[in-house]
Amino acid sequence: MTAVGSGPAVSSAASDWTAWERVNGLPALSADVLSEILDGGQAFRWQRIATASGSGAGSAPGARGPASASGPFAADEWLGVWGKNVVRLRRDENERVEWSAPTSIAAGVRLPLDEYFATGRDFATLSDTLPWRSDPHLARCLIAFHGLRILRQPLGETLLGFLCSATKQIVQIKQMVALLAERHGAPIAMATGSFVARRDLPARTASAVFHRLPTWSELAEIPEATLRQCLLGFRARYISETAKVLARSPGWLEETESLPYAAAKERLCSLPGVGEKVADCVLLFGAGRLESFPVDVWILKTMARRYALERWRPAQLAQFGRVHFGPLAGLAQQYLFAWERRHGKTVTG
DNA sequence: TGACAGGGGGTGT
DNA sequence: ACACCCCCTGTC
Repeated sequence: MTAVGSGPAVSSAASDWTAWERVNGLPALSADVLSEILDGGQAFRWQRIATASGSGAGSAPGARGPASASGPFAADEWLGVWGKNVVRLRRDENERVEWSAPTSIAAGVRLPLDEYFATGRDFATLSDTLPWRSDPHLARCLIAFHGLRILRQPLGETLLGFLCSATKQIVQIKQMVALLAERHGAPIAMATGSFVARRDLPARTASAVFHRLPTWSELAEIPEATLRQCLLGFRARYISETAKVLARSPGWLEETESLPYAAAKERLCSLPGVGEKVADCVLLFGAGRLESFPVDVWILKTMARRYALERWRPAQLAQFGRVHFGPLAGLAQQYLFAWERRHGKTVTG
């Protein structure tokens, strides 16, 4: 197994990474909103990375030794992996998003990047169709998180991520997913980088191997007990059994993705470990179905507190959400969710 | 600095 | 309603 940060630094050349280039189709984004998009519970493979001081494009690596060991986090520099793609992101002086990728894979990243960020979708216009004119709370959410958007991730790995999510917070889900990739996913690319492996560890400049997540066929071959060692707990059984179902049904996910929302959701719910909440998250973040309205405990709290819907059951709230927020209920949900993450902790319920 | 509860973005029975 | 798992976080 190839361990991140181990072994000699094969190359410390800045040319490991392509020059920074703007992501066309993304609007100006505050650091907060970019953070909410990347690390707000839609995806689980983005991490803040530290930058070496004072260097330009493609420059994070280069400093030898411990120079960056205690370096500060760059407020909005991120490292992310999805599918076979590895990308760094940052914001320019105009708050526009720029990307850089390992040179070995950069040519293949451009199109997936557009799809992942759904750059063809104008979320400002979509957000404006939400019923904010008659909903003061939603209105202030739209202002506070202007630019928020829904990602379009690969369906299979979205499913895997949300099978890990039961009664877990984002940090813990990210840890499980990172272990699954590191231990069971094929290597994608190698590059030097200044990054943090974990929040509580200092940033290190090192040669790193990036791994994709294991495919469902690959997961089906891994004993449940081995999966469990990725800190999955009781979720290991869900993943193992779902993998067996998917491995013996080629095209199952693709067919599901092509179905109308209700039918797709019903199919997903037939998988072990997938209930309504997980199915809705998978369809929202992994299939672009903006009508999906996942009801979790945060939304339960939000609806109780901001909409005076105390003691409503999840199914009732799902119905309310579809009626009140309309065909983009999932987008509204993401705004509400972002608001509650920012303000909910300090307010007693 | 280290140990110790308590609780966690859900599903299945 | 409660078990399933066990890591993270806050607190002493």
